[in-house]
Order: sequence, then C-alpha cells, then structure tokens
Amino acid sequence: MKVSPDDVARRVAQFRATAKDAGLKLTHQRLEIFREVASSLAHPDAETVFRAVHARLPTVSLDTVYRTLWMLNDLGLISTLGPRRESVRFDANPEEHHHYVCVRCGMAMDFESAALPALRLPDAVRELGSVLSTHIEVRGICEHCARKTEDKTVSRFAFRPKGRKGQSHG
Amino acid sequence: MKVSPDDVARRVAQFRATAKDAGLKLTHQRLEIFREVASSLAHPDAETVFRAVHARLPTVSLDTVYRTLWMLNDLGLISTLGPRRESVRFDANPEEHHHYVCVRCGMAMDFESAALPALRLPDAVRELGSVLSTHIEVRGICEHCARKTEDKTVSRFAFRPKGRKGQSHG
DNA sequence: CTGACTGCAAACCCTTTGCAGACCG
DNA sequence: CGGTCTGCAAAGGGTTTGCAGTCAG
Repeated sequence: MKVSPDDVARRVAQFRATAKDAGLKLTHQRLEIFREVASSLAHPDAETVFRAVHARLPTVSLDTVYRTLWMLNDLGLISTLGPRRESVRFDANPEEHHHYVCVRCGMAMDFESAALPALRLPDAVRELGSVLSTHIEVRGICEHCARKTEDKTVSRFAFRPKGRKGQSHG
Repeated sequence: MKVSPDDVARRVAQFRATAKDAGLKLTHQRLEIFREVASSLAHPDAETVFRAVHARLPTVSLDTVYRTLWMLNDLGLISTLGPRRESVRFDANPEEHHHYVCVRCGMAMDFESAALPALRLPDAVRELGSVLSTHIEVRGICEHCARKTEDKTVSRFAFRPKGRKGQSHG
C-alpha cells in the first residue's frame, strides 16, 4: 500500500517551503529521500530508504540518507517510531502500565490509566492481527529537563543527531 | 524511587518458580540480574543493569547480562520499551495516529483512534513534565505471521535474541 | 558427574563523523 | 563564487557469538 500521489505532492511542497524557510538547500538527494519516506506507509529504516532511493539516484550514500532523515525529523516533517534511538531498555513492571518518556533525557516513567482498558480499539486493528498488548506512550519534556534552560535549543538545524546517552539524572 | 522489598521478593520467588518449571539453572548471576531489573523503576538498559550487578558480583560480564535479560524477556518476566531492538524507523505520517506493531516480523501499521483524544491522562502524568504527544502502541502477531505456522515456537528458551531483520514482507 | 551456563574477546551491525570535493542559490 | 552539502571511508557504540572452562543440580 502506498500514500496517494496527491498526498505525496502536497507533502513535498511543504518540505520545499519548510526548507526554504530554514535556509536549507534543496538537493536532489534530499528531495528523493523525502519523497521516499513520504510515500511509504511501512515506517522504513534508513537502510530501506537508502535502497529505494539508490535505485533512482545511484550516487546517494547511506550516510546522506541518515543525515537527511534526522534533518527532516528536526524540521518536524517526520518522526521516529519508538522512544528514541539508543540501547534497548528493559521493563520489569508486571502490571499493565504505560510510559511517559522525556524526549530530551530519555527518562521513562510508568503510569497507570484506568481509562485505557475501556478504550475500544478500532476494528481496523483487529484486521491487522492478534493483539497481545496495548499501551500508551506519552512523549514530553520532563520537569527536570524543563528546568535546566540551557541547551534548550535542542539541535534544530544541526542535522546531526543530538549526543547519545542522556539519562544522566535517572 | 525503588520497588518495595516485598514486591521484589515476590517477583524473585516467581522467577525461581518459572525458572524451575522451565528447567533453567538458578545461578548467582541470573538471580542478581533479575533482582536488579525487578527493583528498578527506571527501565534500565543492559549497561546500567550490568554496572549495578557488577558492584555486587564483580565477575559478571556484560554479555551474561544481555543473555539473561533476553531470557527473562522470553520467559515473559520482563519486557522491553519500544517496539523492538533494531534500527531506527521513520514515520512520515503527519496526522495524529497510532501504531500496530507485529512482534514477530516488525511490521508496523498506522491506525487512527477517535477515542484517544478524549482520553484524559492521569494527573500523575502532568506532574512528570510537559506532554508533546500521546500515542497508542498495540503489539501483536500480524495476520501474515500468524499464517506461517512454522517457526511458531518463537525463540522461547533459546536465550539468544531472535535474528534481526524481520520486516521481509512489509 | 555432566550439560547448561559463564567470561572472554573478537565479530557484527547500525550509525556517526572528519574531510575534501561537488553543487545549490 | 561561497558556504552548504555530499560521498567516502574509517571510527564508534551497542549487541551478539564461538569457545573453553565452570558450576548448578
């Protein structure tokens, strides 16, 4: 399944605008990479995007794909699946629970929701497959991080993922 | 913040039972590693668990920690944060949406929920920090995987994480 | 006792980075 | 043209694995 050409065109246009706004150059590579993610519904990883783009633009390199994807992420045009790109984290809480994750430092806290169990999943979900677990993931900036006003400017326009290892004040 | 000693003891007892059931040996290392994750609320990564356990049991190695954590995961005693341990995946869907993720092959599908926006987050969440996004993650076994009845036995008791790269039929 | 388990160290894979040349604006 | 961006290749960091010795049952 694919995103409709119209939607893709719309998103590409938005990318052009956003990039222009931010003073970014619209290279072939960036355009093709964006077009690729924007038209996929499969939540591809960098490698998959790379392969697809590479077929059309044989000179792109995998690292450009990475840089571009993180750039798009910083611009707010795409996002990532899962809390953040770092090591696997384990959870020994046996109760049904949900997660609040700080996008700045990676801190993860459990919370419980009385309302969720009552929430009926759309039928569309049942058609996808069996359901083993359902949980909510809330992302935000934790109290602690909000207080240290320094490094507030995140890394927008740095185009390099922010440093790893952030869970310093767990 | 820590899990209460009582709860930890209870969980350790359950681990003993489950391990016995499965015919697994209860080594110092396993016990200490389990005790460590079971008493933490911070969703530690392997390295963090390793450091803590290492302080008490200077001979453990990081790889034993990994093996044990995956074993515990396979036994269903702990779980992981985020969809699965693999490369970062990108999502270009600009609409508010949620994810269904197949735990077997990694396939991820979007779905929409009319009900979620109405769901009130517990006040406890607001105390943790600001809320940037809220989304549901449903895990299950997708239709496609359910049909191929082979390799159904997942890797329970293999104690080595199942092979990477699974999104073959996306 | 014996096979399951561990520690070690090397391998692996994904991702990031420094640099010199290419290209957008 | 100039600074931004790219491709390259090598480094980095987390995770996995083969092997020989160790230990729980």
